[in-house]
Amino acid sequence: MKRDLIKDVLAATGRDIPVTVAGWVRTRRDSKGGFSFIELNDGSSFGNIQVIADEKLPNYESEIARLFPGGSVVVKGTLVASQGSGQRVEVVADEVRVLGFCEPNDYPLQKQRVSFERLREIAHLRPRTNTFGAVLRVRNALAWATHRFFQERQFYYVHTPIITASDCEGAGEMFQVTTLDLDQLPMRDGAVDFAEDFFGKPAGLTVSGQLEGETYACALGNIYTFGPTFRAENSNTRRHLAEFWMIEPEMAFADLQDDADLAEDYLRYLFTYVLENCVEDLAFFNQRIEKTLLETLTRLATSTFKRITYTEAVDLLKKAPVTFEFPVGWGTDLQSEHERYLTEEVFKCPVTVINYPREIKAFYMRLNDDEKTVAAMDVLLPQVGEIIGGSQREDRHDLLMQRIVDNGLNPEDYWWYLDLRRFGGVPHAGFGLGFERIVQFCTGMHNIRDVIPFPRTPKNASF
RNA sequence: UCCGGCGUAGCUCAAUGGUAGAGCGGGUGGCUGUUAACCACUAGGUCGUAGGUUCGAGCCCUACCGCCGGAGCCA
Repeated sequence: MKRDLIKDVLAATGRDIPVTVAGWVRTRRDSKGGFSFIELNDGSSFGNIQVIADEKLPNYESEIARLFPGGSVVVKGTLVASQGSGQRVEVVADEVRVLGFCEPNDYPLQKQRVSFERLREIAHLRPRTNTFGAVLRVRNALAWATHRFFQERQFYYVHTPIITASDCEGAGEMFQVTTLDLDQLPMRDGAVDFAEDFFGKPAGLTVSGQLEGETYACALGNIYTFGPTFRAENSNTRRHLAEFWMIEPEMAFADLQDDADLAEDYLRYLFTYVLENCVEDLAFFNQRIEKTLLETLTRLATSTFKRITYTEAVDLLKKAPVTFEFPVGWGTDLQSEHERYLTEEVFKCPVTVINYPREIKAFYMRLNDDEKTVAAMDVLLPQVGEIIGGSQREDRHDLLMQRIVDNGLNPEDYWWYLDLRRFGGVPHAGFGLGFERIVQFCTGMHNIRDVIPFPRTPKNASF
């Protein structure tokens, strides 16, 4: 069907021109002047087009008067300057063809406030609301901006595997993937015989593409992944999903400072991009969801993020004139309340914390010269918390081997990962960014379940 | 998984242990270039589930289910 996007119609400068728009009715108001106002939305923009449907239209009584929120129509008409005050233009209909009626008694989205909790139960209809339409458009813009950012900098997009049978990812609980009959498991010596399974050994859904990403960075220079990630943690918070999307760049010939620079450049790029390309949607979020959103994004788009070492962070927290629920001490991980204090109270901006104690970080992070800390970094955002976790990777074969052993891991499981250090190893670094968390931050949406179309969380995989 | 809160009309929420209510949405009528429209009338309920206490439970107790917030784990 040839149609005009409502976004383009609303922005059109011409008048008295023929247009065809198609979409879903948001609301209908009747005038006793002998016509109805129909507000139509097709998802192309936040705003609706107002359609004037005269009672002289042949299907006015039989169909147009029966249009309620949710009904779908195609309207052929003329774009004119609006006589009313709420909108610049409107469409005077020559024809309103109803594609699908929508019974108001059954349709859950009426002209009323519906809670986000309720909308999660009707996730197939919630994209028709103002909020979720805006979320999707911002999410789309952030995805597009991500590819643009890395492509402009000559990073290659690498597709790392979703299913992985390597036992060595180590980040969080894995979902198991199997074709075995769970009611009749093949047993051998008292244990499940995975030789019978599809891959001949236990397999799971990826919890990170990093290790595979490193192999491509150590051949092609700079790469990034952008794909689904799965964590079978029983996490019930507003910042966790069991299935989420993660962006993981990896740079060869790079150290931790390069890594932190990239992370900050990337975040600023995203903020700038949505500010320039999602004006209407962000204005809505700023008005209805988070009053400081535009001010915050605008400030951060050009700001330098605070960068401090873990040791400095601990000193700051020890001197803090507030009492924390959890004690602060060098050698323990920073608690949420500590991170929030740093970003929201001390610096009031994103904070990159670097050089954590080796004991609390992953085995693959590069040991610093002090031999007490590793070249790790976390980027913390106000409200959202940890959005990026990254590091310079341990590129010295013997030290990596030692770290693997010290962590109680089996070096044989990491033979190919160790090979990268045997054959022309180079310093390299990268990070992982939780895509939904950046969507949360850029929309001000409070719950991560409302920034992904169909959230998967413990006890919930509907739709 | 732990701590706290919540579950009542299609939706958002009220209701000292004593006859279940309002607003929005729907229907009918009125009014209007309207725009969260407005005014009047009207229909609409197994109070999350299962037990228990009580003369009597939406309200008190127990268990379970689900949702929300915080924590942990992390992105």
